[in-house]
This record gives sequence, C-alpha cells and structure tokens, in this order.
Amino acid sequence: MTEFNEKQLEILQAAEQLFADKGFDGTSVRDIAKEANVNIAMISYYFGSKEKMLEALVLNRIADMRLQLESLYNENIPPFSKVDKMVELYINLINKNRCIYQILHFEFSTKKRELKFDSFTEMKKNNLETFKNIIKEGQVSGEFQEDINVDLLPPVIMGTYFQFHMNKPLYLKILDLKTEEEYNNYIATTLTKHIQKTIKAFLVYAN
Amino acid sequence: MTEFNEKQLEILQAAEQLFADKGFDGTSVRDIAKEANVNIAMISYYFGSKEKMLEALVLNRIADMRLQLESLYNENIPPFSKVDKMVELYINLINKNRCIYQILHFEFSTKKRELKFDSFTEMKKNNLETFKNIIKEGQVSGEFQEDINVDLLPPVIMGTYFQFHMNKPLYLKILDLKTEEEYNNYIATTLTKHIQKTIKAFLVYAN
DNA sequence: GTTTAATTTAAACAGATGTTTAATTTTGTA
DNA sequence: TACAAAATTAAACATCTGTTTAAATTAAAC
Repeated sequence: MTEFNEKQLEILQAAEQLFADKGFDGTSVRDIAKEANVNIAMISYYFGSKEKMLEALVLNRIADMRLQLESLYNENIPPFSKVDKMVELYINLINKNRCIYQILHFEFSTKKRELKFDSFTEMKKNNLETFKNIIKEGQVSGEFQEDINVDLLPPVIMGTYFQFHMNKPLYLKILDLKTEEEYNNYIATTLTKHIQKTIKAFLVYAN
Repeated sequence: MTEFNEKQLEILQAAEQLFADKGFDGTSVRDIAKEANVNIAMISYYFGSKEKMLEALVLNRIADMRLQLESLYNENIPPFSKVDKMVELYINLINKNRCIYQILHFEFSTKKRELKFDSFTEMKKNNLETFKNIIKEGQVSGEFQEDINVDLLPPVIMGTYFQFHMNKPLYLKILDLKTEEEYNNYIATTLTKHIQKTIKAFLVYAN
C-alpha cells in the first residue's frame, strides 16, 4: 500500500463521490478531473488508468475502515451491551463509509470488472469471527440461545441499514423527515435501536 | 402501459440481463442488440432511446411483480403462520426478480437518471399496508408486542436477502455451497427460515 | 545558478457511444 | 397481383470515451 500525496487524495475523494453518485461507468475521467480541479491527464499520470484508480480507491478506503474497526471488541461488558455496542459501531462505520460501500456493492454484484476484493472479503471474515466470539460469550452465560447461525447476522444488520438507505426518498416521506440532519438522526437513533432490538430478539428467541 | 410484441420482449429480456450484469452505463446498445439478435437501430425504432427502453423495462417488470403479489394476504390462518407465509412469498418474489431489483437499486441510489419510480414506490407502500394489517391481527390476538415499528420490517427482510446475495461469493465459500442449485436451495430453506425467525422474534420481543 | 526530475498542460489519438438516415426487405391488405 | 405500411438493414453521424504525447512549467538537488 503506497501513500498518496494531497493531489492524489483530492482526486480519489472526487472520484469516490462521483462513482457513488453516478457509478463507475457513468462517470468520465473528465468529470473527475473537473471536480478535483486537475488536468485530465493527471489520472493516468498518477494512477495509470481509470480502472486502476478505482482499485487504489477501494484499497485505500478498506484500509481506512479496518483501522476504524480495530478497537471493536475488547471491553468487559455484558453480552447484551456488547451486541448493542457492536451493532452501533457497525452502523456508524457503514454510515460514515456510505460512498465506498455503494461503489463496492455495485462492483461486487456486477460482472463487469475484476477487482481484487480479497481485503474486503477478509475484513468481512474478521468481523464474522468477532461476532462469533461475542455470541459465544452470551451462550456461555446462558443468555443467548444455542442454535444461532452467526453467518447470517451481518446480512441482517447491514442489509437493514442499506435497504433503508436505498429507499431514502420513500422513508423521508413516510417518516416525515424534513432535513438531512433529521434523516441522519433517525439512523443514529431509531434505526440503530431497531436493528439492535432485532438482533437481540433473534438471539433469545426459542423456536 | 402498452403491450409489447415478441421482438420487443426479447430485447427487454436481453437488456434486463445485461443491465443487471454490467449496469446501464456499462451496457451498450450494441451489446443488447447482439444478445437479442436484432439490429442496433431496432432499439431506437421500438423504444425511442436506450433510456426510454430502461423505463419501459422497469414499468413492465414492476407491473409483473404487482400481479405476482396480488394473492398475498387473504387466507384465514394464525398470525405467526401468516408472517411466515408473507416472508416466504416476499423472498420468493425478489429472488425471482433479482435482475430488475439489481437494476432498480442502482438507479434508486444513484443520481444519474431521473426515472419514474412512482409505481415502485406505490408497490412498496402497498406492501407496507399489508404488513401493518398482518401485524395488527397478531397484536389483537395478543401474540405480538404492541410497540412495533412496521415501517422498518421490510428493510429487515429484503435487506437480509440482498446483503446475502450481494456477498454470494463469500457465502458460497463459507457455507461450502458447490452448485447454483445448492445456493438457491439454501436461500429457499435456511435463509428464508432465518428471516422468518428474525421477524417473529422481533414481534414478540419485550424491550 | 545550473541541471535534473517531477508536475502540469493543451492537443491529439483511436475507438466506442447513442442515434439517425435512407435504402431494402418483409408483411398485411384490397 | 399491386399497393401501403411495418420491419429490418448497413452505413454514417456527431459526440464522448480513456489514454497518450510532447511541450511547458515548477520543484528539488547539487
């Protein structure tokens, strides 16, 4: 992983926003150059190509997220609180990194380009391990049920968030949220609590 | 809503697959024409433009889904069974219509094009109403908790499914699913049950 | 201050893009 | 069969695409 200078970071930031807004194929290098206030040629000059720049962007942002995740789970608190905290941290993380997730989701589900997703996959596997440990603690203490399929918990958390966010226009109307602030606040409070409750309910539910 | 002839339907089908695989901007009219075995000019001839064709595709598929959803909720069965059935029907529907959902999700979350999503939004609102009715029944019978935020239930169901499907490569590995059949079977059984359990757990969970 | 390397630029490049044209073929109708 | 409408075609179109070039400018090193 190379370090980037200021200009490169500026380009990456412009690209991230544009790719998230209009997709990789829907964004031209001229769009990016304009947004970043640099000459078109700088993209090839710094990153080699548009596609390689996407790769650099993805790797850079994933590395960032990994750092943000590192402090995740070392406190000595009860299992239920730990689940709450974990969910909150998770929502916070993906909410902060909306853009790159939007990009990654598209790249992940389309067959257009072949990107190196190893670090992304590995991050997910790591998170899964953390989850398993937390659940285990709750099972040992007898608070959680025994037959829990932990593999399917992250999809519940992330999926709920993204499905909500994907239907943002609909929910703005339904929930009468008038500003961006109100929307973000709803995510940080009501939606987060909803997901926490969902997970906790699942963990104690007897079939 | 106009009816389409066979050739038009063939074009739409090819476009649906390609848009889902490579995105709208990642697919050229030449790609579509080739896949549908028609001349490039036929797309403009029949639909006016590439973008108008996308609109026609979306409207057509949403109309389809609405038909599939109509039989949803009229049986006289207990609330828990009704929830199970609803979830199963839901998963089935979006699983069958993966492609158009993939397309819609991208269009919905990007700011590139302005599509008429009214019918999509209305479908979602309708489904929400159905949900509310089902939950109400369970609350009247005393089986479900009173303070349920029904608005956030569809995101749980759909989100979980999509997050799972989005990470298909990861889950194929983790769950050791070797064929497409095994994958689809996992969705129809284990994943569906997981979501059903999640929703039911949520409905009875006391804070 | 001179030389070398790194950065930045406008212009040009070849190829792909969506759409239109005008001619041709097929189909339906009387 | 004769005619009109619809369908289909290859070619041309203007524009946009990502990338490269070669010259100009700036920064760094000696």
